[in-house]
Amino acid sequence: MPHFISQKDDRPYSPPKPLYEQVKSYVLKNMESGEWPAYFQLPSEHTLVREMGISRMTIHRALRELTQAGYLERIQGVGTFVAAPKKQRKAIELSEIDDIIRRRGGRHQCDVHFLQEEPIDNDAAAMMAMTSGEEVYRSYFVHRDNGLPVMLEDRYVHPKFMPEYLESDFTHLTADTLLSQKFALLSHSHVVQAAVSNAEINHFLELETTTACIVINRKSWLGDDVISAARLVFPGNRIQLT
Amino acid sequence: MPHFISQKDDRPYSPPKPLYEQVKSYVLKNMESGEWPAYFQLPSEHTLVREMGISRMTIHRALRELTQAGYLERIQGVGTFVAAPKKQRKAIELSEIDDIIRRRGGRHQCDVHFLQEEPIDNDAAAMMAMTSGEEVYRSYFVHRDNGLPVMLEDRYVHPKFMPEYLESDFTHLTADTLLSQKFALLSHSHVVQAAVSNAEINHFLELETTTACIVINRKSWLGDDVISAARLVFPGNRIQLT
DNA sequence: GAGTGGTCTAGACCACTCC
DNA sequence: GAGTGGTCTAGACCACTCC
Repeated sequence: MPHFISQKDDRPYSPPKPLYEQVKSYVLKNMESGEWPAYFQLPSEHTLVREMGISRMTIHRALRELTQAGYLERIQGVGTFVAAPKKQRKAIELSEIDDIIRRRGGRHQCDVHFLQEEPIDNDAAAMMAMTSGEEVYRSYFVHRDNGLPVMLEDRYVHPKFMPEYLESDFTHLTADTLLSQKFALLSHSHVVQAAVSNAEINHFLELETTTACIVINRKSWLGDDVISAARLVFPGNRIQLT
Repeated sequence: MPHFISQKDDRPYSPPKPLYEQVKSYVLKNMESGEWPAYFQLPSEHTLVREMGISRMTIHRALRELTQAGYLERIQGVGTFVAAPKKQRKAIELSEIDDIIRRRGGRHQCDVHFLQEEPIDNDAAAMMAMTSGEEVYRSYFVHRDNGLPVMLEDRYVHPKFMPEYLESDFTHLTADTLLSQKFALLSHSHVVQAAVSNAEINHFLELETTTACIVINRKSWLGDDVISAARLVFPGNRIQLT
Protein backbone atom coordinates (compact mmCIF):
# COMPACT_ATOMS: atom_id res chain seq x y z
CA MET A 1 0.00 0.00 0.00
CA PRO A 2 1.58 3.27 -1.08
CA HIS A 3 1.70 6.38 0.98
CA PHE A 4 -0.95 8.92 0.12
CA ILE A 5 -0.07 12.54 0.62
CA SER A 6 -2.80 14.49 2.28
CA GLN A 7 -3.39 17.95 0.90
CA LYS A 8 -3.09 19.57 4.29
CA ASP A 9 0.27 18.13 5.29
CA ASP A 10 2.06 19.46 2.29
CA ARG A 11 4.13 22.56 1.88
CA PRO A 12 2.81 25.17 -0.54
CA TYR A 13 5.95 25.02 -2.71
CA SER A 14 5.36 21.71 -4.43
CA PRO A 15 1.64 21.18 -4.74
CA PRO A 16 0.96 17.43 -4.62
CA LYS A 17 -1.23 15.74 -7.16
CA PRO A 18 -4.85 15.82 -6.01
CA LEU A 19 -5.87 12.79 -4.00
CA TYR A 20 -8.22 11.50 -6.70
CA GLU A 21 -5.31 11.57 -9.16
CA GLN A 22 -3.21 9.59 -6.73
CA VAL A 23 -5.95 7.00 -6.45
CA LYS A 24 -6.17 6.79 -10.25
CA SER A 25 -2.40 6.31 -10.52
CA TYR A 26 -2.52 3.63 -7.83
CA VAL A 27 -5.19 1.70 -9.71
CA LEU A 28 -3.44 2.06 -13.08
CA LYS A 29 -0.14 0.95 -11.57
CA ASN A 30 -1.77 -2.21 -10.26
CA MET A 31 -3.24 -2.84 -13.71
CA GLU A 32 0.04 -2.27 -15.53
CA SER A 33 2.01 -4.51 -13.19
CA GLY A 34 -0.42 -7.36 -13.82
CA GLU A 35 -1.39 -7.41 -10.16
CA TRP A 36 -4.94 -6.60 -11.21
CA PRO A 37 -5.50 -8.38 -14.56
CA ALA A 38 -8.50 -8.08 -16.86
CA TYR A 39 -11.79 -8.97 -15.15
CA PHE A 40 -10.17 -8.68 -11.69
CA GLN A 41 -12.61 -7.37 -9.11
CA LEU A 42 -11.23 -4.32 -7.36
CA PRO A 43 -11.62 -3.76 -3.63
CA SER A 44 -14.96 -2.09 -2.93
CA GLU A 45 -15.18 1.66 -2.44
CA HIS A 46 -15.75 1.07 1.25
CA THR A 47 -12.60 -1.08 1.50
CA LEU A 48 -10.52 1.50 -0.34
CA VAL A 49 -11.88 4.21 1.94
CA ARG A 50 -10.73 2.21 4.95
CA GLU A 51 -7.37 1.13 3.57
CA MET A 52 -6.37 4.46 2.06
CA GLY A 53 -7.91 6.77 4.59
CA ILE A 54 -9.56 8.77 1.82
CA SER A 55 -13.21 9.75 1.75
CA ARG A 56 -15.63 7.83 -0.36
CA MET A 57 -16.49 10.74 -2.68
CA THR A 58 -12.83 11.04 -3.61
CA ILE A 59 -12.39 7.30 -4.17
CA HIS A 60 -15.60 7.35 -6.17
CA ARG A 61 -14.46 10.21 -8.38
CA ALA A 62 -11.22 8.40 -9.19
CA LEU A 63 -12.99 5.16 -10.10
CA ARG A 64 -15.66 7.02 -12.05
CA GLU A 65 -13.09 8.81 -14.18
CA LEU A 66 -11.22 5.57 -14.87
CA THR A 67 -14.53 4.02 -15.84
CA GLN A 68 -15.33 6.88 -18.21
CA ALA A 69 -11.88 6.43 -19.73
CA GLY A 70 -12.60 2.76 -20.35
CA TYR A 71 -10.19 1.21 -17.88
CA LEU A 72 -12.78 -0.12 -15.46
CA GLU A 73 -16.31 -1.43 -15.55
CA ARG A 74 -18.66 -0.88 -12.68
CA ILE A 75 -21.90 -2.72 -11.98
CA GLN A 76 -24.18 -1.34 -9.35
CA GLY A 77 -24.83 -3.87 -6.63
CA VAL A 78 -21.97 -6.09 -7.83
CA GLY A 79 -18.61 -4.35 -7.94
CA THR A 80 -15.80 -2.75 -9.92
CA PHE A 81 -13.77 -4.74 -12.42
CA VAL A 82 -10.76 -4.23 -14.66
CA ALA A 83 -12.23 -3.78 -18.13
CA ALA A 84 -11.84 -6.48 -20.74
CA PRO A 85 -9.12 -5.71 -23.29
CA LYS A 86 -11.02 -3.45 -25.60
CA LYS A 87 -11.48 -4.04 -29.27
CA GLN A 88 -10.66 -0.45 -30.09
CA ARG A 89 -12.13 1.35 -33.04
CA LYS A 90 -9.55 2.90 -35.31
CA ALA A 91 -10.43 6.41 -36.30
CA ILE A 92 -9.35 8.18 -39.44
CA GLU A 93 -9.19 11.88 -38.79
CA LEU A 94 -10.53 14.02 -41.58
CA SER A 95 -9.29 17.57 -41.70
CA GLU A 96 -10.98 20.35 -43.61
CA ILE A 97 -9.92 20.43 -47.24
CA ASP A 98 -8.30 23.86 -46.89
CA ASP A 99 -6.25 22.59 -43.94
CA ILE A 100 -5.14 19.52 -45.89
CA ILE A 101 -4.02 21.68 -48.78
CA ARG A 102 -2.21 24.22 -46.61
CA ARG A 103 -0.49 21.47 -44.63
CA ARG A 104 0.89 20.16 -47.92
CA GLY A 105 2.21 23.63 -48.63
CA GLY A 106 -0.36 24.34 -51.32
CA ARG A 107 -2.60 27.33 -51.97
CA HIS A 108 -6.32 26.71 -51.45
CA GLN A 109 -8.84 28.19 -53.80
CA CYS A 110 -12.55 27.57 -54.19
CA ASP A 111 -14.61 28.00 -57.37
CA VAL A 112 -18.30 28.58 -56.80
CA HIS A 113 -20.12 26.98 -59.73
CA PHE A 114 -23.52 27.70 -58.31
CA LEU A 115 -25.17 28.76 -55.09
CA GLN A 116 -28.93 28.88 -55.28
CA GLU A 117 -32.33 27.97 -53.96
CA GLU A 118 -33.97 25.05 -55.75
CA PRO A 119 -36.69 22.45 -55.19
CA ILE A 120 -35.16 19.36 -53.60
CA ASP A 121 -35.26 16.06 -55.46
CA ASN A 122 -36.24 12.71 -54.00
CA ASP A 123 -32.78 11.40 -53.08
CA ALA A 124 -31.62 14.59 -51.45
CA ALA A 125 -34.94 14.97 -49.63
CA ALA A 126 -34.40 11.59 -48.01
CA MET A 127 -30.90 12.59 -46.87
CA MET A 128 -32.02 15.94 -45.52
CA ALA A 129 -35.21 14.66 -43.89
CA MET A 130 -37.21 17.09 -46.04
CA THR A 131 -40.12 16.49 -48.40
CA SER A 132 -39.59 16.25 -52.12
CA GLY A 133 -40.07 19.56 -53.93
CA GLU A 134 -39.47 21.69 -50.85
CA GLU A 135 -37.05 24.60 -51.40
CA VAL A 136 -33.47 23.88 -50.35
CA TYR A 137 -30.18 25.73 -50.65
CA ARG A 138 -27.65 24.05 -52.85
CA SER A 139 -24.05 24.87 -53.58
CA TYR A 140 -21.58 23.35 -55.97
CA PHE A 141 -17.90 24.07 -55.37
CA VAL A 142 -14.59 22.90 -56.75
CA HIS A 143 -11.60 23.18 -54.42
CA ARG A 144 -8.17 23.61 -55.95
CA ASP A 145 -4.65 23.03 -54.68
CA ASN A 146 -2.33 25.43 -56.53
CA GLY A 147 -4.86 25.52 -59.33
CA LEU A 148 -5.35 21.75 -59.61
CA PRO A 149 -8.88 20.56 -58.75
CA VAL A 150 -8.73 18.16 -55.79
CA MET A 151 -12.28 18.07 -54.42
CA LEU A 152 -15.79 18.51 -55.68
CA GLU A 153 -18.30 19.59 -53.02
CA ASP A 154 -21.99 19.20 -53.82
CA ARG A 155 -23.90 20.44 -50.81
CA TYR A 156 -27.48 20.86 -49.62
CA VAL A 157 -28.25 23.16 -46.72
CA HIS A 158 -31.51 23.40 -44.82
CA PRO A 159 -32.85 26.97 -45.29
CA LYS A 160 -34.63 26.93 -41.95
CA PHE A 161 -31.42 26.55 -39.99
CA MET A 162 -29.11 28.66 -42.13
CA PRO A 163 -31.13 31.36 -43.94
CA GLU A 164 -27.98 33.40 -44.61
CA TYR A 165 -26.23 30.59 -46.50
CA LEU A 166 -26.68 32.02 -50.00
CA GLU A 167 -25.18 35.37 -48.98
CA SER A 168 -21.98 33.89 -47.55
CA ASP A 169 -18.52 34.35 -49.04
CA PHE A 170 -17.01 30.98 -49.81
CA THR A 171 -13.75 32.15 -51.28
CA HIS A 172 -12.22 32.66 -47.85
CA LEU A 173 -14.25 30.29 -45.70
CA THR A 174 -15.33 26.74 -46.45
CA ALA A 175 -18.95 25.77 -45.96
CA ASP A 176 -17.86 23.32 -43.28
CA THR A 177 -16.07 26.03 -41.35
CA LEU A 178 -19.05 28.34 -41.69
CA LEU A 179 -21.39 25.68 -40.35
CA SER A 180 -19.06 24.78 -37.47
CA GLN A 181 -18.80 28.42 -36.47
CA LYS A 182 -22.53 28.92 -36.44
CA PHE A 183 -23.36 25.62 -34.75
CA ALA A 184 -20.83 24.81 -32.07
CA LEU A 185 -22.49 21.50 -31.32
CA LEU A 186 -22.58 20.23 -34.91
CA SER A 187 -21.83 16.54 -35.29
CA HIS A 188 -21.15 14.56 -38.43
CA SER A 189 -21.74 11.13 -39.86
CA HIS A 190 -19.87 9.77 -42.84
CA VAL A 191 -20.17 7.08 -45.44
CA VAL A 192 -17.04 6.44 -47.50
CA GLN A 193 -17.14 4.74 -50.87
CA ALA A 194 -14.97 4.37 -53.93
CA ALA A 195 -16.34 5.03 -57.39
CA VAL A 196 -15.01 5.73 -60.84
CA SER A 197 -15.55 9.21 -62.17
CA ASN A 198 -18.40 9.93 -64.57
CA ALA A 199 -18.72 12.68 -67.16
CA GLU A 200 -19.88 15.28 -64.60
CA ILE A 201 -16.94 14.59 -62.27
CA ASN A 202 -14.46 14.49 -65.14
CA HIS A 203 -15.72 17.86 -66.30
CA PHE A 204 -15.59 19.70 -62.98
CA LEU A 205 -12.41 18.09 -61.68
CA GLU A 206 -10.78 18.48 -65.13
CA LEU A 207 -9.92 14.81 -65.39
CA GLU A 208 -8.73 13.53 -68.76
CA THR A 209 -9.85 9.94 -68.20
CA THR A 210 -12.05 7.84 -65.98
CA THR A 211 -10.44 7.90 -62.53
CA ALA A 212 -11.00 6.11 -59.23
CA CYS A 213 -12.39 8.57 -56.69
CA ILE A 214 -13.10 8.55 -52.99
CA VAL A 215 -16.67 9.64 -52.34
CA ILE A 216 -17.55 10.79 -48.85
CA ASN A 217 -21.15 11.47 -47.97
CA ARG A 218 -21.15 13.70 -44.95
CA LYS A 219 -24.27 14.62 -42.99
CA SER A 220 -24.05 17.39 -40.41
CA TRP A 221 -26.43 17.10 -37.49
CA LEU A 222 -27.61 19.40 -34.76
CA GLY A 223 -29.26 17.01 -32.36
CA ASP A 224 -31.78 15.12 -34.50
CA ASP A 225 -31.94 17.75 -37.24
CA VAL A 226 -29.95 17.42 -40.45
CA ILE A 227 -28.49 20.86 -41.13
CA SER A 228 -26.54 19.99 -44.23
CA ALA A 229 -25.56 17.05 -46.41
CA ALA A 230 -22.62 17.05 -48.78
CA ARG A 231 -21.10 14.73 -51.32
CA LEU A 232 -17.34 15.17 -51.43
CA VAL A 233 -15.48 13.65 -54.37
CA PHE A 234 -11.69 13.31 -54.31
CA PRO A 235 -9.78 12.10 -57.36
CA GLY A 236 -7.73 9.17 -56.02
CA ASN A 237 -4.64 10.04 -58.02
CA ARG A 238 -4.39 13.63 -56.81
CA ILE A 239 -4.98 13.54 -53.10
CA GLN A 240 -4.58 11.24 -50.11
CA LEU A 241 -6.53 11.49 -46.90
CA THR A 242 -4.39 11.14 -43.81
CA MET B 1 -35.21 29.01 -15.43
CA PRO B 2 -36.44 25.45 -15.84
CA HIS B 3 -37.83 23.30 -13.09
CA PHE B 4 -35.34 20.89 -11.57
CA ILE B 5 -36.68 17.66 -10.27
CA SER B 6 -35.26 16.70 -6.94
CA GLN B 7 -34.46 13.05 -6.48
CA LYS B 8 -36.44 12.81 -3.28
CA ASP B 9 -39.73 14.21 -4.60
CA ASP B 10 -39.98 11.69 -7.36
CA ARG B 11 -41.87 8.48 -7.49
CA PRO B 12 -39.84 5.33 -7.86
CA TYR B 13 -41.57 4.35 -11.10
CA SER B 14 -39.95 6.85 -13.45
CA PRO B 15 -36.48 7.62 -12.14
CA PRO B 16 -35.58 11.19 -13.13
CA LYS B 17 -32.27 12.04 -14.73
CA PRO B 18 -29.68 12.73 -12.04
CA LEU B 19 -29.44 16.37 -11.03
CA TYR B 20 -25.97 16.80 -12.54
CA GLU B 21 -27.33 15.54 -15.87
CA GLN B 22 -30.15 18.05 -15.66
CA VAL B 23 -27.63 20.84 -15.08
CA LYS B 24 -25.61 19.65 -18.09
CA SER B 25 -28.73 19.64 -20.26
CA TYR B 26 -29.64 23.11 -19.06
CA VAL B 27 -26.21 24.47 -19.99
CA LEU B 28 -26.18 22.74 -23.37
CA LYS B 29 -29.67 24.00 -24.12
CA ASN B 30 -28.56 27.57 -23.47
CA MET B 31 -25.59 27.02 -25.76
CA GLU B 32 -27.67 25.51 -28.56
CA SER B 33 -30.26 28.26 -28.45
CA GLY B 34 -27.58 30.90 -28.81
CA GLU B 35 -28.46 32.38 -25.43
CA TRP B 36 -24.92 31.58 -24.30
CA PRO B 37 -22.69 32.08 -27.37
CA ALA B 38 -19.00 31.29 -27.67
CA TYR B 39 -16.84 33.04 -25.07
CA PHE B 40 -19.92 33.86 -22.96
CA GLN B 41 -19.16 33.80 -19.25
CA LEU B 42 -21.50 31.47 -17.41
CA PRO B 43 -22.98 32.36 -14.06
CA SER B 44 -20.58 31.39 -11.29
CA GLU B 45 -20.99 28.13 -9.43
CA HIS B 46 -22.20 30.10 -6.43
CA THR B 47 -24.85 31.85 -8.54
CA LEU B 48 -26.03 28.59 -10.06
CA VAL B 49 -26.22 27.06 -6.59
CA ARG B 50 -28.47 29.92 -5.49
CA GLU B 51 -30.62 30.07 -8.61
CA MET B 52 -31.10 26.35 -9.06
CA GLY B 53 -31.20 25.29 -5.45
CA ILE B 54 -28.65 22.57 -6.12
CA SER B 55 -25.53 21.97 -4.05
CA ARG B 56 -22.19 23.24 -5.29
CA MET B 57 -20.63 19.79 -5.66
CA THR B 58 -23.41 18.77 -8.04
CA ILE B 59 -23.15 21.98 -10.07
CA HIS B 60 -19.39 21.53 -10.10
CA ARG B 61 -19.60 17.97 -11.36
CA ALA B 62 -21.87 19.03 -14.22
CA LEU B 63 -19.57 21.87 -15.29
CA ARG B 64 -16.47 19.71 -14.89
CA GLU B 65 -17.87 17.01 -17.15
CA LEU B 66 -18.86 19.57 -19.80
CA THR B 67 -15.35 20.99 -19.56
CA GLN B 68 -13.81 17.56 -20.02
CA ALA B 69 -16.04 17.09 -23.03
CA GLY B 70 -14.74 20.33 -24.55
CA TYR B 71 -17.89 22.44 -24.29
CA LEU B 72 -16.65 24.81 -21.60
CA GLU B 73 -13.41 26.34 -20.47
CA ARG B 74 -12.77 27.09 -16.84
CA ILE B 75 -10.13 29.37 -15.40
CA GLN B 76 -9.54 29.27 -11.69
CA GLY B 77 -10.05 32.68 -10.15
CA VAL B 78 -11.73 33.99 -13.29
CA GLY B 79 -14.78 32.03 -14.37
CA THR B 80 -16.43 29.55 -16.70
CA PHE B 81 -16.79 30.29 -20.41
CA VAL B 82 -18.40 28.71 -23.44
CA ALA B 83 -15.52 27.18 -25.38
CA ALA B 84 -14.37 28.79 -28.61
CA PRO B 85 -15.86 27.16 -31.72
CA LYS B 86 -13.33 24.50 -32.40
CA LYS B 87 -12.28 23.79 -35.94
CA GLN B 88 -13.05 20.23 -35.23
CA ARG B 89 -11.44 17.38 -37.03
CA LYS B 90 -14.08 15.06 -38.35
CA ALA B 91 -13.22 11.50 -37.55
CA ILE B 92 -14.33 8.50 -39.50
CA GLU B 93 -14.47 5.56 -37.20
CA LEU B 94 -13.12 2.40 -38.70
CA SER B 95 -14.36 -0.79 -37.16
CA GLU B 96 -12.68 -4.12 -37.62
CA ILE B 97 -13.78 -5.83 -40.80
CA ASP B 98 -15.39 -8.71 -38.90
CA ASP B 99 -17.41 -6.24 -36.83
CA ILE B 100 -18.54 -4.37 -39.94
CA ILE B 101 -19.70 -7.61 -41.51
CA ARG B 102 -21.48 -8.88 -38.39
CA ARG B 103 -23.17 -5.53 -37.88
CA ARG B 104 -24.60 -5.86 -41.39
CA GLY B 105 -25.92 -9.26 -40.39
CA GLY B 106 -23.37 -11.11 -42.48
CA ARG B 107 -21.13 -14.07 -41.72
CA HIS B 108 -17.41 -13.29 -41.60
CA GLN B 109 -14.90 -15.70 -43.04
CA CYS B 110 -11.19 -15.32 -43.73
CA ASP B 111 -9.18 -17.16 -46.39
CA VAL B 112 -5.46 -17.43 -45.66
CA HIS B 113 -3.69 -17.35 -49.02
CA PHE B 114 -0.27 -17.33 -47.47
CA LEU B 115 1.40 -16.81 -44.12
CA GLN B 116 5.18 -17.02 -44.28
CA GLU B 117 8.59 -15.60 -43.56
CA GLU B 118 10.20 -13.81 -46.51
CA PRO B 119 12.91 -11.26 -47.24
CA ILE B 120 11.39 -7.78 -47.21
CA ASP B 121 11.46 -5.70 -50.39
CA ASN B 122 12.43 -2.05 -50.64
CA ASP B 123 8.99 -0.47 -50.40
CA ALA B 124 7.84 -2.55 -47.45
CA ALA B 125 11.19 -2.05 -45.70
CA ALA B 126 10.65 1.70 -45.81
CA MET B 127 7.17 1.32 -44.31
CA MET B 128 8.31 -1.04 -41.58
CA ALA B 129 11.50 0.84 -40.73
CA MET B 130 13.51 -2.28 -41.56
CA THR B 131 16.38 -2.86 -43.97
CA SER B 132 15.83 -4.34 -47.38
CA GLY B 133 16.30 -8.11 -47.48
CA GLU B 134 15.72 -8.60 -43.75
CA GLU B 135 13.32 -11.41 -42.88
CA VAL B 136 9.74 -10.32 -42.24
CA TYR B 137 6.45 -12.08 -41.62
CA ARG B 138 3.90 -11.59 -44.32
CA SER B 139 0.29 -12.66 -44.55
CA TYR B 140 -2.21 -12.38 -47.35
CA PHE B 141 -5.87 -12.75 -46.43
CA VAL B 142 -9.21 -12.35 -48.18
CA HIS B 143 -12.17 -11.54 -45.92
CA ARG B 144 -15.61 -12.60 -47.03
CA ASP B 145 -19.13 -11.51 -46.14
CA ASN B 146 -21.44 -14.48 -46.62
CA GLY B 147 -18.94 -15.85 -49.11
CA LEU B 148 -18.47 -12.63 -51.10
CA PRO B 149 -14.93 -11.19 -50.94
CA VAL B 150 -15.08 -7.70 -49.41
CA MET B 151 -11.51 -7.00 -48.28
CA LEU B 152 -8.00 -7.97 -49.25
CA GLU B 153 -5.48 -7.70 -46.41
CA ASP B 154 -1.79 -7.72 -47.36
CA ARG B 155 0.15 -7.46 -44.12
CA TYR B 156 3.74 -7.27 -42.90
CA VAL B 157 4.57 -8.01 -39.27
CA HIS B 158 7.84 -7.33 -37.51
CA PRO B 159 9.18 -10.73 -36.29
CA LYS B 160 10.99 -9.16 -33.35
CA PHE B 161 7.79 -7.92 -31.76
CA MET B 162 5.45 -10.78 -32.69
CA PRO B 163 7.49 -13.99 -33.07
CA GLU B 164 4.34 -16.12 -32.69
CA TYR B 165 2.56 -14.50 -35.67
CA LEU B 166 2.98 -17.38 -38.11
CA GLU B 167 1.52 -19.88 -35.64
CA SER B 168 -1.69 -17.92 -35.03
CA ASP B 169 -5.15 -19.01 -36.11
CA PHE B 170 -6.68 -16.35 -38.33
CA THR B 171 -9.95 -18.07 -39.07
CA HIS B 172 -11.46 -16.97 -35.76
CA LEU B 173 -9.41 -13.88 -34.96
CA THR B 174 -8.35 -11.05 -37.28
CA ALA B 175 -4.72 -9.98 -37.32
CA ASP B 176 -5.80 -6.56 -36.04
CA THR B 177 -7.57 -8.10 -33.08
CA LEU B 178 -4.57 -10.32 -32.34
CA LEU B 179 -2.25 -7.31 -32.36
CA SER B 180 -4.59 -5.23 -30.20
CA GLN B 181 -4.85 -8.01 -27.66
CA LYS B 182 -1.11 -8.42 -27.41
CA PHE B 183 -0.33 -4.70 -27.40
CA ALA B 184 -2.96 -2.84 -25.43
CA LEU B 185 -1.37 0.52 -26.24
CA LEU B 186 -1.13 0.02 -30.00
CA SER B 187 -1.85 3.12 -32.09
CA HIS B 188 -2.52 3.44 -35.79
CA SER B 189 -1.95 5.82 -38.66
CA HIS B 190 -3.83 5.67 -41.92
CA VAL B 191 -3.59 6.85 -45.48
CA VAL B 192 -6.72 6.48 -47.56
CA GLN B 193 -6.68 6.44 -51.35
CA ALA B 194 -8.89 5.36 -54.20
CA ALA B 195 -7.56 3.18 -56.99
CA VAL B 196 -8.94 0.99 -59.71
CA SER B 197 -8.38 -2.71 -59.28
CA ASN B 198 -5.56 -4.45 -61.11
CA ALA B 199 -5.26 -8.08 -62.16
CA GLU B 200 -4.07 -9.19 -58.70
CA ILE B 201 -6.96 -7.52 -56.92
CA ASN B 202 -9.49 -8.74 -59.47
CA HIS B 203 -8.23 -12.26 -58.96
CA PHE B 204 -8.28 -12.37 -55.18
CA LEU B 205 -11.48 -10.34 -54.74
CA GLU B 206 -13.15 -12.28 -57.57
CA LEU B 207 -14.03 -9.13 -59.50
CA GLU B 208 -15.26 -9.54 -63.05
CA THR B 209 -14.15 -6.12 -64.23
CA THR B 210 -11.94 -3.24 -63.24
CA THR B 211 -13.51 -1.71 -60.14
CA ALA B 212 -12.90 1.41 -58.04
CA CYS B 213 -11.48 0.39 -54.67
CA ILE B 214 -10.73 2.09 -51.41
CA VAL B 215 -7.14 1.42 -50.37
CA ILE B 216 -6.22 2.02 -46.75
CA ASN B 217 -2.60 1.80 -45.70
CA ARG B 218 -2.55 1.21 -41.98
CA LYS B 219 0.57 1.29 -39.86
CA SER B 220 0.38 0.02 -36.29
CA TRP B 221 2.75 1.61 -33.84
CA LEU B 222 3.95 0.81 -30.36
CA GLY B 223 5.58 4.05 -29.33
CA ASP B 224 8.10 4.73 -32.12
CA ASP B 225 8.26 1.15 -33.37
CA VAL B 226 6.25 -0.03 -36.35
CA ILE B 227 4.80 -3.39 -35.34
CA SER B 228 2.85 -4.03 -38.50
CA ALA B 229 1.84 -2.42 -41.79
CA ALA B 230 -1.12 -3.50 -43.86
CA ARG B 231 -2.67 -2.62 -47.18
CA LEU B 232 -6.44 -3.06 -47.02
CA VAL B 233 -8.34 -3.06 -50.30
CA PHE B 234 -12.13 -2.73 -50.34
CA PRO B 235 -14.08 -3.05 -53.58
CA GLY B 236 -16.12 0.17 -53.74
CA ASN B 237 -19.22 -1.51 -55.08
CA ARG B 238 -19.43 -4.14 -52.34
CA ILE B 239 -18.80 -2.33 -49.12
CA GLN B 240 -19.18 1.08 -47.50
CA LEU B 241 -17.20 2.33 -44.57
CA THR B 242 -19.31 4.08 -41.96
C1' DG C 1 -30.20 -8.45 5.10
C1' DA C 2 -25.54 -7.44 3.77
C1' DG C 3 -22.86 -5.56 0.34
C1' DT C 4 -22.27 -3.00 -3.85
C1' DG C 5 -22.04 1.35 -6.52
C1' DG C 6 -24.82 6.18 -7.76
C1' DT C 7 -26.06 10.48 -6.16
C1' DC C 8 -26.49 14.52 -3.32
C1' DT C 9 -25.63 17.82 0.47
C1' DA C 10 -23.51 21.41 3.57
C1' DG C 11 -19.61 22.86 4.79
C1' DA C 12 -14.70 23.49 4.64
C1' DC C 13 -10.05 24.99 3.00
C1' DC C 14 -7.46 26.19 -0.76
C1' DA C 15 -5.10 28.67 -5.07
C1' DC C 16 -5.83 31.89 -8.10
C1' DT C 17 -7.34 36.55 -10.31
C1' DC C 18 -8.66 41.19 -10.23
C1' DC C 19 -8.99 45.51 -8.00
C1' DG D 1 -10.56 41.74 0.07
C1' DA D 2 -14.09 39.85 -2.86
C1' DG D 3 -14.96 36.56 -6.20
C1' DT D 4 -13.70 32.60 -8.86
C1' DG D 5 -13.03 27.59 -9.50
C1' DG D 6 -10.51 22.94 -7.36
C1' DT D 7 -10.61 19.68 -3.92
C1' DC D 8 -12.01 17.04 0.05
C1' DT D 9 -14.91 15.32 3.87
C1' DA D 10 -18.62 12.88 6.63
C1' DG D 11 -22.76 11.62 6.26
C1' DA D 12 -27.02 10.51 4.00
C1' DC D 13 -30.42 8.06 1.01
C1' DC D 14 -30.97 5.30 -2.78
C1' DA D 15 -31.20 1.21 -6.45
C1' DC D 16 -29.45 -2.84 -7.29
C1' DT D 17 -27.50 -7.77 -6.61
C1' DC D 18 -26.88 -11.90 -4.22
C1' DC D 19 -28.11 -15.04 -0.73
